[in-house]
This record gives sequence, structure tokens and C-alpha cells, in this order.
Amino acid sequence: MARQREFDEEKALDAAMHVFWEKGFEATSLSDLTSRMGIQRPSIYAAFGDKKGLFEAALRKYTSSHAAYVRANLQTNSSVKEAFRAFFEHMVEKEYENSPSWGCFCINSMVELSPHDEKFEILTREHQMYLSVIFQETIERGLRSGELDAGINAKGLAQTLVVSLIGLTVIMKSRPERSFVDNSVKGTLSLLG
Amino acid sequence: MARQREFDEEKALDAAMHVFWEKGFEATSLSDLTSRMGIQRPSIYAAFGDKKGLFEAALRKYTSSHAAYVRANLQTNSSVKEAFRAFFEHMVEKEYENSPSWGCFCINSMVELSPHDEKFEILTREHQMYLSVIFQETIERGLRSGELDAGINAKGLAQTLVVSLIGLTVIMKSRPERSFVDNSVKGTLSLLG
DNA sequence: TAAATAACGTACTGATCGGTATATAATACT
DNA sequence: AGTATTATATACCGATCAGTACGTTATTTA
Repeated sequence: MARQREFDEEKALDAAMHVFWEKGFEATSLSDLTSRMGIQRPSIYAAFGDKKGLFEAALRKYTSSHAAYVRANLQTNSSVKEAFRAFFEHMVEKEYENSPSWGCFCINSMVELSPHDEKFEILTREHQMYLSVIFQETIERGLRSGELDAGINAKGLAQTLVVSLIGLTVIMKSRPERSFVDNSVKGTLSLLG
Repeated sequence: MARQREFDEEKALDAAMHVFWEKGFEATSLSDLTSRMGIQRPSIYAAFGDKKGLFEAALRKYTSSHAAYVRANLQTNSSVKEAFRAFFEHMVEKEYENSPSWGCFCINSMVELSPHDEKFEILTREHQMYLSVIFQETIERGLRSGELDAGINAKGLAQTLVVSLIGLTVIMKSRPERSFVDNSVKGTLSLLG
């Protein structure tokens, strides 16, 4: 019918995701977005609606790819304890090699927007719930194989691990001594027995 | 020499603290501040400097009173396990009776500002370090009394508990089912033996 | 090839941002 | 009482905000 899009919508959304991830919703301006996305203002509105719509699309892109990453990562190791250990330590390693640490886009959004916007309260909560299900299934795998003690409450432990994961991600934004985080990971993992 | 202040500086700072606590730094406007503090714009600049200076003063007020609260709260109970249990459960109870949950001003600031401003990276980190020292001293009290197993690493456990506290505070902003938080508190407290 | 359609870049909108100049009112010291 | 000094309130500053009107360019269909 008419002229076709010149920009790659996925690439533009990916760029927007990183801007919002780094700066948060309020601190990100439309000018930040246009320069990083490489497109003009009206193109954003045509493709994604308003600023909050673009933010939501970016956050959804983040949560779905993050959940897929976590699930895949925990499945690479046959030992459940080893899988969690590798997962947490890799996460810590990654954050410390970046300076500064941008943390987790979903957690950042939960802190900034959840108390003010029910849509993001739900969106961010559901991602954490999904992560806890992934953790729970991993723990249940360890229970079936006999690696984990049969007395373990899979659901409760999974929820405890998710809370620790959030705490770790958040505190690393203030760049504490590495030993602080390492000790905390060690303590958390000791819950697996 | 001259005219005296008409407003109570401490009350005004307290009001500013609550606005920043609820909305964060970026989302809070000078108009929000003047209306809640009950004073005019030039009075803010005369008493606290610019917006960031006021924010810093508010955050310092928060962290010092929060640290004092935590320290006092953990000392009220002779049993260390019971003290931590009461502390975490009271914290959860408080957050759930408020709607929405504004979380912890220091954690909110760590998430929003730490990666962008070294002053707040340091300020928020040091508060978490201070909390972990309070926790550690409490655990050491339990070790001395024999209530806690001598094999416990006080420092490491304190750091783990601080991370869980942060995670709990953050996730409650998304209002998960109460059982999620309760299970997580239970799992965390099990580290005390 | 002509008409229809949609994306593009430019330039603009009113509103609000953080911050301040200025004038007035009130207090303290001489 | 008179003067210096400081807090107050009003009204303003240029800059930037999110969002859009509009004229141009490109592409598809007829």
C-alpha cells in the first residue's frame, strides 16, 4: 500500500530497553530515546505508542528473554546444587565486570513504578513469580534425583532463593566489597544442604 | 541580627523525606516539595541548597533514624533467634498494612541513583554495611550466650541476612501473596539454626 | 504512470522543569 | 528609633519536557 518501515523495530526496541534499563523511566527523555534508537520522535509514537507504552514493550522484551535465560542456564548442569552455584556466581561475576552495575531491569522497574502503577506492579510481580517457579522446578529435579534432602520444601526454598537473588542484584548496585556478596551467596546456597 | 526562620527545619526536612521516599528523586518536583513541606521555593534553597542537596539531607535523616531503629529493635529480645524473627515479621506486617508499599528509602535510592552518582553509591552502601554490622553484633551475642551454634560465621550470616532483608523489602513493592514472603522469611531465619 | 497511502524529518506546541531576581516584611543590634 | 540583615512571597527565567502538526519522500496498488 505504501512506504515501508526503514528501521528494524526489534533493534529499536532493544536500544530503548537498554536506555530505560540504565536510567529508569522518569530519568529517560524522549531525546535520549531517539538518539539511542536511531529514529525520530514520530516513529516512536507510531510504532510503540507513548513513552509508557514503549517502556512496557521494552520491559516485556526484557522479562521474557531473562526468564528464558534463567531457565536454560539452570538446565545446563545435572547437579542442582552445582547449577544454582554456577548461576549465582556467574550473575555476580557479570555485575562486577560491568561498571557501573545497572542491575536487573525488572527489579529497577519494580522499585520505581510498582507503588504508582498497578500495571507494572502486576508485570514485575509476575516475572518474579515465574522465576520462583523455574527455581522450584529445578529444586524438584534435585529431589527426584535424590541429590537434595527429601525434607526440603521446594516451593518455600525457591521463594527464599528468589528473594536472595533480588537482594544480591540490588546491593551490587552500590558496589560493596566482593567478599560481602560472596559470603552472602555462600550463605544462601547453604540452604540447598 | 535579622529576621528568624518561620518554619521548623526538621519538620520540613521530614516532609521532604517522605515525598522523596514515595516518589523517588526524579519523579519529585519542586512543586511537590513546596506543597508538602509547607514552605516556598526560595526557603528550600536557602536552607538546603538545591534539589539534590535536599535529597541528600533527607536520605541522611532516614538512614540514621532507620539504623537506630534496627539496633534498638534487635536489642529488645534476649533471644537472638526470637529477635530476628520478630524483626523480620514486624517488617513484613508493616509493609502489608500500608498500601501501596513504599519500601525502604535507602534501597529505593540505591536502585535509582547509585549507578549514576558516586555520592549516593557510597551513602547507600555504607548504610547497608552498617546494618550488617548491627546484625553481626546481634549474632555474636547469640554465639556468646550459646544460643547459636558455635560453627556459625557471624559476619557471613549477617551479610546473608541483610541481602534477604533487601530482597524482601523490594519484592513487597510488587505486593506478592503473603505466603510468598512468609515462606521466604521462614527460609531465611532457618539459617540461624 | 497516476493516485493512494504511510513513514519520514523538521519544527513546533503548551506545560512543566529546576532555579533565581526582586521587592517586601520582620527581626536584631547600635 | 534607625539601620543592617535576613526570611518571606511573588513572579519570573531559560531550558527541557512529552507529544504532535505538517509538509516531504518513498513505496505500493490500480
